[in-house]
Amino acid sequence: MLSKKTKYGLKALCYISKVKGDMPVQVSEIAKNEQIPQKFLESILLTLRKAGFLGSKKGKHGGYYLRKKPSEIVMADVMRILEGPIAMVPCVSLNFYEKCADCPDEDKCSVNKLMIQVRDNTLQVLRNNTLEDLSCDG
Amino acid sequence: MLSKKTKYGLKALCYISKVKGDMPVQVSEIAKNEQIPQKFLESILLTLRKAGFLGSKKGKHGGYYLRKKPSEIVMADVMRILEGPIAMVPCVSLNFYEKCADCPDEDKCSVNKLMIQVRDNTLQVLRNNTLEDLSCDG
DNA sequence: GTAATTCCTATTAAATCGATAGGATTAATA
DNA sequence: TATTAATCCTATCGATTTAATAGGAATTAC
Repeated sequence: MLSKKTKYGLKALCYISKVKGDMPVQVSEIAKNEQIPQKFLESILLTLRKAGFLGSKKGKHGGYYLRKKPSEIVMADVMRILEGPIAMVPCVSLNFYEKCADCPDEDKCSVNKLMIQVRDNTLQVLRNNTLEDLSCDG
Repeated sequence: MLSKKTKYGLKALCYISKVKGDMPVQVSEIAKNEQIPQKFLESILLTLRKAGFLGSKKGKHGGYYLRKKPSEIVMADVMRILEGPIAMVPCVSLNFYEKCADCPDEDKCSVNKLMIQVRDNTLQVLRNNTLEDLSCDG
């Protein structure tokens, strides 16, 4: 299941991408329009800023803005930051690999083989979709 | 993340499928060989039995056996029983559909569109893989 | 009738998730 | 310079889910 954190994060990125003008977008505005708890959204945007997707301006008339072009914001990267590993088991994760404690030999593990296929297919989608592709303006 | 329940369940199905002979396979044997807590495994196999994948025999020399040929046990079906919805959001789930409370119009939802693609690609893998394909004997 | 097994329900412990609280820091502007 | 408005940061809380355990009832082989 996609966490609300990720869902909210994606919606917020969309929202910011479709706002016209040079002014940064305020958390309160996004929260209101997308029906997201404001404090929760604050922490999510902070995460996205630290990951380099967003820039911010503090103080009055502050807010958030995209740091890259929408076409350069790849869904796989966003998902990894917000949701964590894309793979369903750590032993097939490219970026968060961990050996399974209960599995003596990965090459002989049936679950491993299946989950590699799932991972590859999911990755293909998430790598081919950028923020631009999400058609945020309906 | 794949739950341990699902992981254990898949491993158990594999184990049962590779056992030779007519005797049903006992939970204790699977638990020991696959390093799964026995009581936990009991409940998982019970679930798989109720879903029609396994049959059981009670009492002494009892145990579990496959109710279908491995080639007929489709991963998508097993996953739905053990893990729940395959889709990452309820609003794109084929078997567990639910409308999002916070989303006025699904057709205009950017997350929805992305997750439909992910679902379709994941489903393709899980529908094309049966227990037979898992090559359970390493 | 005894031992061995599945079956069933309830409970617990730990982890995760979603959200909230409270203020520190920074910047615009009157 | 004081005020206001925004991000930034850390901590915590409550609810839910997950993983595992407990204890025994029902059933069957011998």
